[in-house]
Amino acid sequence: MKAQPKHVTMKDIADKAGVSQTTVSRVLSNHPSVTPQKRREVMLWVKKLNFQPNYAARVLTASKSQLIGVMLPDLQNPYFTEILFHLERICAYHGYNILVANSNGEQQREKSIIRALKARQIDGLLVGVAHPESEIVAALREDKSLPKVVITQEHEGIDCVAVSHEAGGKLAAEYFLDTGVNEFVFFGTSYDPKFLGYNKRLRENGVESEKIHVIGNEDWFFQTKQRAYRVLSQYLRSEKLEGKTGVYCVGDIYAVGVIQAALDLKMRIPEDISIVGFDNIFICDAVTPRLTSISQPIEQIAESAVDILLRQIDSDDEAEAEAQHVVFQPELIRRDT
Amino acid sequence: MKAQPKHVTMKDIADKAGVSQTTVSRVLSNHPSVTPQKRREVMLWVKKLNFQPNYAARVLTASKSQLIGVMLPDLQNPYFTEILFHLERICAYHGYNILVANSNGEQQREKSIIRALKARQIDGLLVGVAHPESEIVAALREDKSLPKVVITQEHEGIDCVAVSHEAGGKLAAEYFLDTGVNEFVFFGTSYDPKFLGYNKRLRENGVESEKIHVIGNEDWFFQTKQRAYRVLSQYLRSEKLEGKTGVYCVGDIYAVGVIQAALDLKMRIPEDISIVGFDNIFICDAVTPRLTSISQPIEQIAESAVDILLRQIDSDDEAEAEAQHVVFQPELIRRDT
DNA sequence: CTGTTAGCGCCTTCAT
DNA sequence: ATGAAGGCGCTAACAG
Repeated sequence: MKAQPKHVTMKDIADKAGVSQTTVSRVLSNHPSVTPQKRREVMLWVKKLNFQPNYAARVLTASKSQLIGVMLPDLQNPYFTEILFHLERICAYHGYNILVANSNGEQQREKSIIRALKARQIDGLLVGVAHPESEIVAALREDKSLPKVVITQEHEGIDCVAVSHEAGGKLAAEYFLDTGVNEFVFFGTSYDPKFLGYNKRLRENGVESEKIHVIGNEDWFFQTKQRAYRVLSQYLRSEKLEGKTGVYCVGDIYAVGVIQAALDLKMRIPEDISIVGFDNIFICDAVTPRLTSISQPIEQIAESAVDILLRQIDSDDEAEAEAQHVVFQPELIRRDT
Repeated sequence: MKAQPKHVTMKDIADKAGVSQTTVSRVLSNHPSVTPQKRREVMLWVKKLNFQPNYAARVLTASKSQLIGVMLPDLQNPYFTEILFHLERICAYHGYNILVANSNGEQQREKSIIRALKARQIDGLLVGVAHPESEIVAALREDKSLPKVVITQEHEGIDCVAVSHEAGGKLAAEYFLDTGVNEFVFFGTSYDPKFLGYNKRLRENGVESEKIHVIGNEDWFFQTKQRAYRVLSQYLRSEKLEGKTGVYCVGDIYAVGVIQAALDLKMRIPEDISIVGFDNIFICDAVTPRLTSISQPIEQIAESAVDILLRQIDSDDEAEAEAQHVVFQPELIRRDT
């Protein structure tokens, strides 16, 4: 049994090719000043020995890792995995690899993940923040040395790209108002901008606050839709709601649970109960009845986020520019609920 | 404007604490022989300067990166993202970060991804192979220096963990046989073990081969379900199938497209057409009618895969042990289709 | 155009 | 128990 195959290094191929290790380095980084002659010789051995540069070493000297950290709050939610899909694709296109971590919405984990990613020398970070008031945002804001972009939510003083949650809320409100809803339920937390816009528009249109209900709390996030199902069916059974009720949800997956709950309660959709989701993920038209939802231009968000991040990475830090906010306008995709 | 904050190094804290850098290293790696006195002093500065070890350097010397590469064929398929969710969770638990890449089912990409990941000094690789006969598998098999586990498919001579696709095919066949299906469609490719088991069991039960149809080709993989929808509606319209037809699909997402196609064609489910998916992902009971599917113990697969991988990593390579195959038995989850 | 010389930040003998 | 020295593989001046 021969010893460990060991990693082939530049020195090895330098020896074989009869040149200095520096020359090898030059060839590999496409430095112009190298004789075509030697260049060929070097490449020959590179192929022959199947040389692969050791990134760890490269990172150490160049202090540039070509690594981007991606921290998401809920890898079980298709919304985030759709984003992840695009982020990976775009980063790969630009020659970056991604380190992905799931914070699971826990602030403690968010912190430790960021520590770890920084230790890995990531060139930049893409973060999907969980809670609107997560203190991780403050920490990131202070950390001038790390290029970063927050996706999916807007936060002061930090670059971010997202859809306007507030505008989304308004769309939901208008939809319900248009379709004769009488009781307005929001499935989420009361401090969520998705609710704020909703509530505002509703109140502007004379809806009394007793008709606006928020059912939800932190627990809901990152729970399967089973939970949404349970919470809602219980709610619908216990409360006495008059007339047509509208349920607007923070995310499509929860809305799916709501649909099932309504169906099981023998309510007619959308005659008795109207449902609006958020994100407009593929599941919307996989379910029956097809879910009406507020769309987010996921691909554009991903593109824009990577774009801004790379710009930050390439700039000479010093900039200290204004935080950049890219906000897309959501759209209501009317389906059958 | 002060200069770059620069990365705090062990040397920095060594200076501050008045000890050698070696001692700092010892403290951080919990080496026993260090005076509690000095240890405390060092830790003090570690906190104070918010020191974070530079992984690149650590990797360079220790040639151990605590990085695991995860290459998946289709990040748009919830099946793979569910696996990813678990893989991330388990790896994180063991102190590993993951580098994820989407091969998109393209062999060319598979190769370049693996090159890149190896250059990053990953300690191990978890691969979801796309095509059963991908040549990447052969390449991996030869590469003794990289610990690796193939998930989701079985391959000779290489560690892997998966559900038995063939057994799954048999379950589908039996289900159709039980429920009076007369025409047996498989939505996938004919060399897929998922089909092989299906076909075998069908033939064993006297089904004539003219009654067994394979519709599909490579194109299907990694296409949205819209494609499945189109292909199937066209097929159902053009072919004249007698009696109840059963459609068994390689994956649940395609099955969802099939359901919609059937519905749009005014076929009754499951009276006229019966549908069976594969993977049993969450979407199965989100759709109406709820999709009957063949389950894969995703979480167990992930656990088992990481487990085996870590074992490989920790072993002294020399082993050269038999390839280890962990094969779970699938189960038919009967729902409404 | 090419080779030599220093490190990058950390870990690991080897002395002390 | 501690420190000094060497090296991991590569890049980046600096000389020729």
